[in-house]
Amino acid sequence: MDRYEPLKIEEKWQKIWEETEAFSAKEIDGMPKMMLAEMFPYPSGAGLHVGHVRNFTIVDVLTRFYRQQGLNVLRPFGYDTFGLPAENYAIKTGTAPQEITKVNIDNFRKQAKKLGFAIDWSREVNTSDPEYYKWTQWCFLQLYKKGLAYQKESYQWWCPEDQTVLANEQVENGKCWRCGHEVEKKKMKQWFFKITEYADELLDEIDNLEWPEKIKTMQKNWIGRSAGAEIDFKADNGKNITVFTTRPDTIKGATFIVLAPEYQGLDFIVTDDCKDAVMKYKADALKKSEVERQENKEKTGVFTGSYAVNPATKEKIPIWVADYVLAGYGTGAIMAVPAMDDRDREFAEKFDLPIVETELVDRDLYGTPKVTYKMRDWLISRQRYWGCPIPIAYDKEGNPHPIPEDQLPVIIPEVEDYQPDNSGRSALAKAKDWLKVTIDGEEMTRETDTLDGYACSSWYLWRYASPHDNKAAWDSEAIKYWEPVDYYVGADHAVAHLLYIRFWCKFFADQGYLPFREPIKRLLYNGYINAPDGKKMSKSKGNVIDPLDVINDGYGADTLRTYEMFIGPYDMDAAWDPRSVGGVYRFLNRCYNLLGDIKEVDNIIIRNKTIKKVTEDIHKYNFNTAVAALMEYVNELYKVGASSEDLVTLAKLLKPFAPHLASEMLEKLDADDEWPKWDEKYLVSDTVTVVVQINGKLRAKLEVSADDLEDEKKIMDMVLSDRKVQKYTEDGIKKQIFVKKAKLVNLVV
RNA sequence: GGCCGGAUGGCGGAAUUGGUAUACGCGUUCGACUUAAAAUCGAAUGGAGCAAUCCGUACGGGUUCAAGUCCCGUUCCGGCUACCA
Repeated sequence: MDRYEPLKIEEKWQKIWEETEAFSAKEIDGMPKMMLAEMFPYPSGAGLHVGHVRNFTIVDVLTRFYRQQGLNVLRPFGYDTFGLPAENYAIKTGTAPQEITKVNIDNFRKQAKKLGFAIDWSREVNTSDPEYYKWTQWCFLQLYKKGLAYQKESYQWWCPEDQTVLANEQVENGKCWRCGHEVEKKKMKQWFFKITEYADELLDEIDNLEWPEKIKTMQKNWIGRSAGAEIDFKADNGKNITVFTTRPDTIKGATFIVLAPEYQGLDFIVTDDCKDAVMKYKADALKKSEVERQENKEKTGVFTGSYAVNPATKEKIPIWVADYVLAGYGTGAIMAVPAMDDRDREFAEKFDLPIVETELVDRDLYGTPKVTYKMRDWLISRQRYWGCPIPIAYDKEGNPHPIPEDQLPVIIPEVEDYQPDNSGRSALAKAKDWLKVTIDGEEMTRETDTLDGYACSSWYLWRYASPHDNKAAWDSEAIKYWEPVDYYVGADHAVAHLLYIRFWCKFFADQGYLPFREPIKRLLYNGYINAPDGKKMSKSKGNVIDPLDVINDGYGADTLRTYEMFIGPYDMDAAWDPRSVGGVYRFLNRCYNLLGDIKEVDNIIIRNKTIKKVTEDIHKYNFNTAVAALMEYVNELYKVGASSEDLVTLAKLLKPFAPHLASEMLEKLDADDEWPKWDEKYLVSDTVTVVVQINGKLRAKLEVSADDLEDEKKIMDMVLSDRKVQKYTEDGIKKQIFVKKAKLVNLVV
């Protein structure tokens, strides 16, 4: 018998899978389908890391598991290629992003193939391929036609380092998510998607999804729906101030009003006496960076000099301005109820404003019911070169016009210099010829903003259904067969991407393009893999484990895959342990070596037990304990010997984790890979162990026949006549408990 | 500050959902094979104790015949969120 040589075996099977196009999927009428995908990667120059491997292997285990069960399985793959790293690289080196992207994709593909993933390679999708982004632009135009893509002048987060606008979720602690530079507010005309139109549906349908509760909660909080009321307060000068509150029932305790510094109409409220102070406060507030606002929570504010009437108490209450009230939420004005609200109380105490205990009134008495959301519309324009061009052009008056669909794609022009200028325009503005476009005989100028990368990834799962379709973004028949996606696996984008794709799904369903309203049935959110020291892997710390090194060191892809499934619960972070990798390698080695010594033995009980355990564990995504069960099985086979049926079963169960080794074993055993079934009748053994506890502590174990378990009296007789048990029960027994299900007797003495 | 997770041997982690705590792997120790080492195979391995036994799932209480699991309180660690009225 030859020895286990993973690299040799893996090369052999990868070649076979490639040549036979083993994983290409086709729609087959009447055959149950299963579609799985990972969140497609950004192909960085560094290649695959161990986190990708964990993510992709989870998908692969499920893919192969369901294939072996006879389902028609689609497992595609793609690349999320627009983005800043490629553009920054271009700025630095002058290399076109198109070129470096191609190099990186080729590298990623090569590496993914070395891992033996059951991918349908004919369905690769790449967001920066004009054949792809043509349809991203088409999607934009559909949203534009329905008024859900619109322009608005507003203050936006601006990163002075990357020279681009950022979306709310791309600002972390007041800093740019990519370069860490402090962001500032800049007033610009920007494109938005009207995601708020779907706020209610996005929220209400969350509970129907088989997604981790954590993610569902985060999305709910992000949408942030609160039901309350708008209430009008009449000011001295006759002006109305409408406040939003979730507690209209506490209105009798409202002892002052607070306006946001940016409140529209503030000028009309402020008295002449207070004008200077208020204007100075407002100017200071606008200057304050977000970091300062977050770090300093000490309440500040100024009195406007005006009063308004509380409609419930008819009392005159002062109107203040303070930056703890946000202009962008509700009406930018609140009624302060310091007796009920901690922030209002803090403010009242600091500025010596009255705090009045309040009795509650009927919620609808003084206001009109109103629902507000924390979620804002999705800012999608980016002043970057390496993104999908927004298919819009402007006429001489500056009015936007959609590029006609038959002129798509709007291709990214080649430029000499990728550096954006500080006018807030991308390097696209430098492509003078490209800028000119004729629509309906009229000369126009193209939009130079590109789309947020999240727009490109908001529909790629549908492209997988018909990736080469040149008549439509997706084929309606293909998508009806394959989608929605059954399993989507990732470790990031809890809110952004996973909310945007739901939004687009609902929109395109409304336009009749999709036959479902939720794109992802089940979501698995896997944990990160950290360095052996428990810290995040990073190049600068020099603690990065390269998965390709693990393979090439001689362990092979099967060990790497199986180890990453064995490392711990898939949804928890885990630390890499190089020695445990060796343990998994030993296990696979032991599997292979069993082939050399096939015996005439009957292990039907443990075999059935293992089939059941592995099958159920995979259904529950307990991949780590599934591998442990296989290890136990192998340990047992080493003790008692393995029949060829044992080895066939072992190889079939092992295949989702270690497909090359399992394929090799099955070939040598001349067997197919059909997923084995267990029979419950082999799981009930003739004898069972009855545990005897005295006062809840384990004191004895009795072997009894399984039939006796039905006869409580017989069991108790056996227990009570046991010599060891009698030692504890000399002073009599107060209570006897027999638990058949647990095969357990507890005696209270 | 708010919400959500965690805390189990020397280490990573199991535990049928209230019923034999520590499966599986790593590490360690011993043995077999070998001239030797590696590899491989086998055995042992929570702590204390000669023992019978006692103590053990972050800490303090509670419920129960029985608690890692349920309840109350505390500490520490991680994630998200951050003045959202």
